[in-house]
Amino acid sequence: MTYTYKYPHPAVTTDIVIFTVREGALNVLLIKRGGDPYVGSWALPGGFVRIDESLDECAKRELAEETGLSDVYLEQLYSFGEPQRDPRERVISVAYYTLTPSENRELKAGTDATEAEWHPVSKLPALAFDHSDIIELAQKRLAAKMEYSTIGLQFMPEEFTLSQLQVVYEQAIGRELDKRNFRKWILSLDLIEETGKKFSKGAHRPAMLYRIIKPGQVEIIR
Amino acid sequence: MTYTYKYPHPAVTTDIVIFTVREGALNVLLIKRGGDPYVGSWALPGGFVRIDESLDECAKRELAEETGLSDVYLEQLYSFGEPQRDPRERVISVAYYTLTPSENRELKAGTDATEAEWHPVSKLPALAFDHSDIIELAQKRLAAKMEYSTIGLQFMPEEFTLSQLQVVYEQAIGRELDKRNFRKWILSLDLIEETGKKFSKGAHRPAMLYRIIKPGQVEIIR
DNA sequence: CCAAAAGTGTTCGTACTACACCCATGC
DNA sequence: GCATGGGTGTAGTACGAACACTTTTGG
Repeated sequence: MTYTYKYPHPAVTTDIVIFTVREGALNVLLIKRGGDPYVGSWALPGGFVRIDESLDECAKRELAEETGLSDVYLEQLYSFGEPQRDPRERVISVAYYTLTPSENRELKAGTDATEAEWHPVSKLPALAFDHSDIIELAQKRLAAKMEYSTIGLQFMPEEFTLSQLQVVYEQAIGRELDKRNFRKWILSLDLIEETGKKFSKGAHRPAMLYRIIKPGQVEIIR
Repeated sequence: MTYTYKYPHPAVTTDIVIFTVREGALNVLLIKRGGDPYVGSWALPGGFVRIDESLDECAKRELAEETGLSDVYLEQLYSFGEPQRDPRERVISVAYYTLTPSENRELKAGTDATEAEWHPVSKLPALAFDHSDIIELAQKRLAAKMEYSTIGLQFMPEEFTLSQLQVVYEQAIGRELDKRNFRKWILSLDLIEETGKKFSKGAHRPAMLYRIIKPGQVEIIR
């Protein structure tokens, strides 16, 4: 079965930058390519848009297929369309990005991926295609959005401490924050509340656990 | 000559939202469609991406072909890919937006356009495809960007008065501004300077003319 | 009792807001 | 001289930035 057109058509893919904060650093999920081109290179998860699915649906589907993630915050980032960005044929990629909590996320290799692994954005391996550019832009967008929206909460698990949340903010915006100012600010937004529980870890005062009041929402603040 | 692929490929277009402020209102440039589908409807300028040009190049080329505009600020907005958004075939559109000075812009109808006209965004006609959605999103993006970048200067001709600039800001962000505060703010940015000339119009004190110090640049402020 | 992270208030500066009157011109 | 838009300053407020010590726990 083949498909014929009067004019040349590009192929269209979605690629997804999946961020998490783990071991105190911002990480992205990469898969080791199992097929040509760039066999064995690290690349972003993603794949071709089916003829009857929307771009958002494609990104969601690829995300689920290649990593098992679903029901996450997903946002379109930018479209990349340099003519030679894929050696096979003209491929235009609509990039998305998403955030996920760091805790024990199960990584599974899908059909196109031989391996999936978290990589700190500070030391990425050589990447296939223009995926370095995509990650760089995603990181900028993330940093900007952390400053004026509640997107940062998407990184958090059900219950978390303010210190953990602060680390997430610091990693995502790439700058240290004052503890007292951060706590005053985040609490003044009325987006999180105490669970009443405490979290003990190590030889020091246990931390209060918080939860997100309206999970799944990303609001513009400021 | 035909082009055959193993899997179905979507067509890819760019569509361009061209903003200006004229007669004290934010306008977009629309063309009357000369071909199927939606013959006779108003639509955004744009067209198919050639197989060997980048998305940016395509947007620039279509802009020049259909309106004669070149050397303008042009920024990618979003990609629209609902499967049924074009009745002909699956078409994914990468939308761009741009700003142009209001003054006596020559409008020319190109190959695909029978007519090109400015329309106030406050009363748009029914539009082809999902172009209303595209304009709505562009307007939101523009308003947001006016607040934290110098994009607004892209609307201005070589020389302009502060009152004209204020009207542009008010129209683009959709809200009235205090004259004294606006002038203090815009002058504190050191982006514009007096030309020394004055502009007389009507029975009142003539206004000082200003020019942009570094034309063509869009900076992040705040 | 020591080490380690949790938790907590105040001061200062800056940047935005609100607001009303005189100026220069054409007719 | 009057109508019209151009041009100017000050006071109050709110928000972000800087900054150090006490508390609670485990070992």
